[in-house]
Amino acid sequence: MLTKEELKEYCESARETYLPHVSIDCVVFGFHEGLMKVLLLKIKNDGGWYLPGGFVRKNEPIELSANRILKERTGLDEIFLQQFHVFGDPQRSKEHFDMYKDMLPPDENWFTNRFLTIGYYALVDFCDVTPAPDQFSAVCSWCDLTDLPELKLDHALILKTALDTLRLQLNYQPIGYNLMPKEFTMPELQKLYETILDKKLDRRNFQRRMLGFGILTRSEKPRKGGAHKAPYLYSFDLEKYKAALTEGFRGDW
Amino acid sequence: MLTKEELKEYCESARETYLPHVSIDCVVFGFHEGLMKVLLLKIKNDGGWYLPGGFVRKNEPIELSANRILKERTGLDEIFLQQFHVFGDPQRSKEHFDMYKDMLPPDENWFTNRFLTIGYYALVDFCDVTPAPDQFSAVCSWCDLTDLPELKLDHALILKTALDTLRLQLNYQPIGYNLMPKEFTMPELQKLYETILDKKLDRRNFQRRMLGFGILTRSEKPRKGGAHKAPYLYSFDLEKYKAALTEGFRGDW
DNA sequence: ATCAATAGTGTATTATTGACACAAGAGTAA
DNA sequence: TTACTCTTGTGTCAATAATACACTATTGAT
Repeated sequence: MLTKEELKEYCESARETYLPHVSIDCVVFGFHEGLMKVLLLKIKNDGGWYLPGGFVRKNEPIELSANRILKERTGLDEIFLQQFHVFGDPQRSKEHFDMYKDMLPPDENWFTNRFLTIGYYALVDFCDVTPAPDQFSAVCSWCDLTDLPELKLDHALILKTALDTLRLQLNYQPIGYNLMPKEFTMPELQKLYETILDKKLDRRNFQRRMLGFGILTRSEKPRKGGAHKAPYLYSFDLEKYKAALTEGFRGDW
Repeated sequence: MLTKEELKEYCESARETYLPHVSIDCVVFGFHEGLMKVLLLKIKNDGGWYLPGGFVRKNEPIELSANRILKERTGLDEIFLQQFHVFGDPQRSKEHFDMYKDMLPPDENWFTNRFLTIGYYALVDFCDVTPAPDQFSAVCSWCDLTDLPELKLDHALILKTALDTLRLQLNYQPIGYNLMPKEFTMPELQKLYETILDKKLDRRNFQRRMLGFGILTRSEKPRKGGAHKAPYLYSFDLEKYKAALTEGFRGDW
């Protein structure tokens, strides 16, 4: 929650800079140590958790807005970002509405406006990210998908919708390039799928199917150093991966 | 294209009624005599073709906006409507920009604003629709998907994106309830799929697969009257159809 | 009665999926 | 050094689903 001074200053600059009534919220998925992670912000003072979000500059393509917002939060450029839904319930920001309505008159008060929010989700390599709070946040950090704090506004809905979309996408598109390090083992990739889907998969069938997609390259050398049998390292064949992204796996019918 | 008086009047009421910077465009698919149809509007004077669209009232959920807009154009209520993408290029309305910019000063001129447009697509029973032009249109009519006029703004892109989405959806959801009359024959349904996909399908395999989905009920009586062997009539089992919509056909992985 | 057009139905072949078991490598502890 | 444990790599068989394909039945038109 902002102080009155912060609010006033922010509202003035926001009105000049951004399109009114439109926001962007990002669901940033990462994967680390076998757990699915989501990037969340904790706002100063009010203590609530939110998805990272922001606004669209008056003359900025919305894809760039989403990228800009995420770059500020993660340090990452050229993230895999996918628009998935617009949330347009007039009451969706009611909490903010009530929180700020007495601090500034309505026509100066950015936060008592109605906002449609465009949901984007991103898949990123956990290790590449340096979570950075924005000016209103005390904390920006990864949270386990299985152990989420309560989210403010409709952000729980946005997160759930993103996850559903991701799971659906698993059925007709390759996934993993953006979530895995450059090189990885088949069991590690399988773990990613199992985590997203929240279910166990058969090792052998997973490998057969995944290799069948023809988007993986097996490196000469297996991974060294770990205990147990050394697994092979794989990497995505970026050209074929992108082709698969465009065409999809199941050209059914 | 509007006259100056029309423009002025419209802009004043629009500013009071609607959220600025946000519009909705609808791609309404119908199916008739073996052809895929799309509902288009031809604007008075400028002669350009557009998708039916409109704006979001200041306190209206966007799903209702889309429904309202379509009801005005088609007479239909409770249409199957699906949000599929937001188009947010700042230059996407440049044609309108240029067309109207000299007629009113920018701060009064609704149409020189930037608009993000939310794309919805609808599937409707061709026969239920009574195309009705809006106040700016000379014509509202069905056009063959295979023989479209040139569309203004980015409406060709919006249409193509809708079609791609529809084709993708065919792979994991039932389709047809909203496009077919209550009762239909298997060859008619097949024709719908062939038209959407723009490819021939095998009669026997189509039927087996479609029946396998378990969402069709075969009526006792075959269709009478036509030449040739009388085909059976089918209808969708609405309950199972809706369940399939929610769960999807391929719970893969 | 024959023909032309369309609808209904089944089967054999092939490809894909799912279930399952054993062998190989690498560290660990005796 | 050897046996043990853990994990990875790989193959096969059975069930299921997808494909290709051909004949019979019904109806109106001649």
